[in-house]
Amino acid sequence: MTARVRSVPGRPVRGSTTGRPVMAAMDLLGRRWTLRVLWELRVGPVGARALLAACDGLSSSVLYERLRDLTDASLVVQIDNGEYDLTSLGRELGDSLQPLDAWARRWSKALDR
Amino acid sequence: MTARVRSVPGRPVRGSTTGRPVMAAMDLLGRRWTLRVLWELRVGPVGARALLAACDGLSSSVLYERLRDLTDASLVVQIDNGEYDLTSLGRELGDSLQPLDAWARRWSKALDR
DNA sequence: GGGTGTGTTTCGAAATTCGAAACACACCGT
DNA sequence: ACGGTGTGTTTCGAATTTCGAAACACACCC
Repeated sequence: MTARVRSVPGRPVRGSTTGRPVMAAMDLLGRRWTLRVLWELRVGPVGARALLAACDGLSSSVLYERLRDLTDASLVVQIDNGEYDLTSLGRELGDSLQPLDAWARRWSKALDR
Repeated sequence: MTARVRSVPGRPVRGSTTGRPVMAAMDLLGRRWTLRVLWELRVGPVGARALLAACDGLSSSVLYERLRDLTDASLVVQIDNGEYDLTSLGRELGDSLQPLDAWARRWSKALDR
């Protein structure tokens, strides 16, 4: 087993010894499925099994690793009924990722289909 | 060797059989260092070795894989002198990633350090 | 030629991710 | 009490991705 690396700003992060906040963010979001899980949570609290169903190809082992990552980063919390929900910080991140959707549409159109 | 998976909208993508543009984007950006390389390219054309220097911990093999990914996606081009540059599409993506920087600062502050 | 500066590829080792199975614990109807 | 079903969760070997260092290829210049 390998020690899990916490991605939080302020301390050295994979790929940046400076710990610049945006570097920590990119380290976190650059792990597979992180972006997608965040995206799926924007609609409101979602259960783990529902997340698995929504993300075709995501394995449970990785999902729980990501949920831990995001929880460590204070972006996600598990609520009383067991479902996962964004914190206000996590919701802000989701919002700042919003432009990505519009861009992706332009991208798709530009690639001509 | 394994066939490289192109991440472009319109055709099925890892994690989404629908090929929704934003899913393709998240598949692409969810690969390690993709986000970071894009980020470093925002300042203007950068050479491969400079990218390696800027991204501490990035290995050349992965860098060139990412540059191919981004080139396939029409987000990056290699210019005459060998350096890499964002296409207009890539620049738009960089712009839509802009809010991430501001968010990361708030995140850092909220985590109190 | 011999240096130095590029971009680039190779390949074995290490780390991450997959995938399926199983575990634990509720709840519900009989 | 007993299944059955629905959760969240862990385990672990296999497959894939990433690392890391070395080398290659090709310029340019002294």
